[in-house]
Amino acid sequence: MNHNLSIPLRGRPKKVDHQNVVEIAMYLYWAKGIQNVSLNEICRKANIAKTSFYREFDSEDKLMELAIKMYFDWFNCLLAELNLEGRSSVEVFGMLMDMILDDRNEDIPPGCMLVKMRDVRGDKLGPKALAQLHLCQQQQMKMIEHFVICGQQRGDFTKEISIPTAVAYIDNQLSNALALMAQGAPSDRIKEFSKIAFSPLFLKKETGLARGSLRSSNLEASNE
Amino acid sequence: MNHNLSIPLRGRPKKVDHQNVVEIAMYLYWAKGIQNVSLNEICRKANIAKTSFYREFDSEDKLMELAIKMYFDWFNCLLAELNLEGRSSVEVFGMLMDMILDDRNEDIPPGCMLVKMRDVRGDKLGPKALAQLHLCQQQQMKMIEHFVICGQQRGDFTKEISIPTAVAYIDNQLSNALALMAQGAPSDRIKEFSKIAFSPLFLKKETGLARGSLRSSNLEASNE
DNA sequence: GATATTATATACCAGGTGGTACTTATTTAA
DNA sequence: TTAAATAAGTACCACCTGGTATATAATATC
Repeated sequence: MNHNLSIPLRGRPKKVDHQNVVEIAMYLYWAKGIQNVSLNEICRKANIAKTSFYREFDSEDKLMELAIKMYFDWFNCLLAELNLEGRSSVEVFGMLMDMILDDRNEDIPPGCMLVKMRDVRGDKLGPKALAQLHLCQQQQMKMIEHFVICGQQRGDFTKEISIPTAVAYIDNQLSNALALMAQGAPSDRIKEFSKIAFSPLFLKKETGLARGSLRSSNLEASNE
Repeated sequence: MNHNLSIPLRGRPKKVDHQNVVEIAMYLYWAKGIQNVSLNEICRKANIAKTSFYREFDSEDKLMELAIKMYFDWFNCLLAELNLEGRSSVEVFGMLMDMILDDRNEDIPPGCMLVKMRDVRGDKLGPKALAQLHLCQQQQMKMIEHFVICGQQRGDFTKEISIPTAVAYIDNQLSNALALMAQGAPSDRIKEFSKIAFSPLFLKKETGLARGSLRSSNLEASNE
């Protein structure tokens, strides 16, 4: 039960459950947005005194860092369960979308904690939270890159778009979908949007090159 | 100079410049996000006492409403100057994108004030601000709908997607672009994204139907 | 029991928020 | 000159924030 592996041999036994506090913080940050949650509120919800908090964690920044990490670990667990390896690009990103939109019981707040943090002004997050956030985002991009490269090698993902652009585009569209979800948009609508947004990326194996071509780009406005 | 048209015949002449205060509020809300601007800060920047503010405006909510309205009026002025009427869909949405990304001097904060407000938690905005925000968003959707319908009639906009879906999709992608911009993404990158995201919507006049077809939808994942 | 050790709880800090009495300054009309 | 009207300025309210000094409660060892 005790988080501290260095068991104190004497002294008053501690009440605060380290992991539990991080978890409570994570859910609050996730549900309300990190900037709308105060440390006082977390302590209230976790039923501990603020002094006890500061004994266990050295700052609010540290708590945010841990909460972000816990969220990201949870997300990666879900991801691993999907068994995306070896599937077609359409399947991979379709299943990703479904996971994001469907696989949620009532305990889980809508949207993505990391996405919600993207628009948070820098001065609200401490250096540790900021660093952890960037680390998670980089890992996420790498994951997407992996599937893009696999798709190109399999031949069901367009090569008309450079890999960095495709990766960033997918990342952005997934973020966008999650932001929509957090705003309360119905998931069928979000899926419709994703179908349209992802359609230029995938190739049908049969035809081979007809679809997903952006050669003669369509959005060619006045000045470019 | 005086905003009040009902000129007070006697009494101390007022110092507060109604329009100026709204303008200052608008810029602050726009630049920092409405939830990161306090009434105290606005009064400080406008160089008026809080009591003077409350004499002129009846609440912070009211000020927000006026600031949102001022922003939206400004935006519509820019829009009108573009002379979009009669142009092709590619031109219309390309020029819209360019306006959003390019036509900004240093005085204008990045991103869109309305878009930034979409992710603001409801309890931070008063009823008046909320109502004004919804009104602006509805008008924006109507504007987009107009161009979609024109495009379909001209034949350069896909009919494979229902009008409400297309309108909502475009609105969402424009919002997305503006959010990216507010995050500091370079505009070339945002334009690349928009090209991809909008490519399924436009038809080339020559071919007539090859492009923009979503008949055999590409994102067909496991369960649907 | 005394003491060292550890954790908790109370009360507080300075600084911020939206909002408001109350006093003071400046004007016109009587 | 006096009175009425209007606005500005000062000081305050209760409540919130992140963070802390200090007293107290609970444990193990001596």
